[in-house]
Amino acid sequence: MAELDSPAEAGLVAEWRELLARHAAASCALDRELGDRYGLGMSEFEVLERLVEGCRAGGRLGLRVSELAPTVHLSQSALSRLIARLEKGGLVTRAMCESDRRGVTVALTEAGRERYEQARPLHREVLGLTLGAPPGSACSGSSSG
Amino acid sequence: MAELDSPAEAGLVAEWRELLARHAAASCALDRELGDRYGLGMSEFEVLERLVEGCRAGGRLGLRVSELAPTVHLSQSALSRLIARLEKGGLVTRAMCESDRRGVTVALTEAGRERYEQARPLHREVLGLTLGAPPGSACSGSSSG
DNA sequence: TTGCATTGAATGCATGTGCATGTACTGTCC
DNA sequence: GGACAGTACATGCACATGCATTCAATGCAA
Repeated sequence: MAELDSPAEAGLVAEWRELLARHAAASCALDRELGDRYGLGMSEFEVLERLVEGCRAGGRLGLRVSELAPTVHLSQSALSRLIARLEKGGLVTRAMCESDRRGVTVALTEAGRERYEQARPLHREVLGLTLGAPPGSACSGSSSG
Repeated sequence: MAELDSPAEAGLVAEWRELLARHAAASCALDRELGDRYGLGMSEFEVLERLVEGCRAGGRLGLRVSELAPTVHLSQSALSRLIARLEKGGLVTRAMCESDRRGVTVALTEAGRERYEQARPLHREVLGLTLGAPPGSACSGSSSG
């Protein structure tokens, strides 16, 4: 009955718990703040951001779903539905990819770009508060508004 | 139209993305491995672990739900249902708290303690692999079995 | 004691997620 | 050309989660 962790394991567990705490604090705050003020979830903001970056970097109008998938930590189905939500909200458009008609090209709309630009300062602010702050104030508790 | 982040913001974003990647890799691997082999989710394992630690530290038989809540990053309702699942699986018992009959005391059963002890090495192993490994292999991709 | 605000936990409901599968398309081999 | 495996994305389904609410019990005040 091995009841105790080795020092290495204990350090690993400590690291993991801090990671969990930071993730919970930040993601929960982001979801709440971005959701309240801009109607965006954390992952939705991430997708908008990857679209902005991808288009800026490549000078392209849109990205393939399969290009977005590795950058956001979602299953393929969750990403598909997330994009559907964004499209329903008028923030992105989906179009059949010309070169491979199985694929879908996702492009920001003007409204999507604006929403992203509006939300970005708050996103950065929340990150600054939650990543800088000591862990402990997780999701269940109320954080600063 | 502030299109670019300051260096401080860029660092914050980079830190956040790495945290997201590590969290996704580890939590997804834990869910899969613990789920496949022991029928436990990541949070369920965490709750069992807090029960083991809490009982060992305080020499007590069980913990209050309200004591567990701050340690796992779940809402009160999610924790309530998680405990219900554990109880249904025979891993914990719920009993009315004597001193405050609003409260519920959650105690490990023998089966719960055994399941935890069985699962712990795998938990530590997965942490070692995912926290040590370079980020990039997130949930959607398949990790080592 | 009664009355009332507060707390601890459970539940109704809406939603986001992953797995498995379905559908459409591509590329290859014959 | 036709058959078939593989890829890209969407969808059915089950389930875990959070918010709001509900129910029970406590503490306090009159």
